Amino acid sequence: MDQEVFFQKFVTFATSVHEVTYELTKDIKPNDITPVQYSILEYIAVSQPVTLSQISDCKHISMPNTSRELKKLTEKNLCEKFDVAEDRRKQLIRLSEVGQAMMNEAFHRIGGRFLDRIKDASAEELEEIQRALDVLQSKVFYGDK
Amino acid sequence: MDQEVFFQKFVTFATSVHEVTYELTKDIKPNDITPVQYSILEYIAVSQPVTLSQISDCKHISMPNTSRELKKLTEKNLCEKFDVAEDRRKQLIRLSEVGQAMMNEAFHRIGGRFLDRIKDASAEELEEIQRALDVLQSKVFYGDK
DNA sequence: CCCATTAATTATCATTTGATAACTAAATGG
DNA sequence: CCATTTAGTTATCAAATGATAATTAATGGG
Repeated sequence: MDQEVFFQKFVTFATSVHEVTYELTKDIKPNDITPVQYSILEYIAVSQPVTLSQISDCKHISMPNTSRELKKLTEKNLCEKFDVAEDRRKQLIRLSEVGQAMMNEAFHRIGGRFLDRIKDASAEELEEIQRALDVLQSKVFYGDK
Repeated sequence: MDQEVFFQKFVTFATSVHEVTYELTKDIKPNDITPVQYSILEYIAVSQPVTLSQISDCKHISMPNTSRELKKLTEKNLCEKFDVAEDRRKQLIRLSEVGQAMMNEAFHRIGGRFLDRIKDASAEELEEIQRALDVLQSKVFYGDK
């Protein structure tokens, strides 16, 4: 198949993924935190404990801005900072109990929407979907560094 | 397989897709337009001609804000508005020649990065990738309305 | 023909986000 | 030890984005 067509297919696919993740996650975020703050919390939830630098790198937010947003999140008691014994410049960040509960709730609702989305798939189809996820993850959407 | 694990796999996958599209498109946008403006241009490029309402719906930007951004893009000569004979409230929007050239260039560069990303895949693997894209597109990342 | 709806515009305001400079403190490596 | 690098903070500013209200004009259904 033509490279042009292949690329076209990829673009359509990526657009669909973005749209579906938008649908799955819309109206999930509590009103008292901003979109960027919510995305930081999602990242912490999945990768905790993390350092400020990791958040900055992974979310593509500058250190000063990451520091600022994290300070707000800490003031809202959604996450906590812990000193690292080996390197006292660093801080490890975790969700607080409240923050964890909030994100559990959020993921639970998103998970429900996701299951609803695939509810019509048979067991064989689910197998097929999983293999497809593995293929694309390893051959197209891999991270290189 | 467990639903929890399945969902977990989905989350990881969606995250990878977002990260890879970020990598493919970073530093592509010209400096004289904002991120939102660029994303609007991408949408117009792929779907033209489109109405203002379509842009508003698909990009999840309110009508007033869509109108404002589109006005700026028109002033920069990147797109053009045409009246619709059948319904004089509507306007169809297309890229201007300059805008089209800009987006062609952008897509060309992104396409190059994409091809580089899959350059090590064999012909059979490319077939496999394509089938995987089709499977996921139809069974997971479909749009419903 | 009137009323409700749709499409788009303009103006305005608040908030969020991004960018930069200047700083402290700790580690690391010759 | 001293210089450099790393980790994070604070302050400040500008720009981008989001939200709302009020308006115009055209359409479409009873």
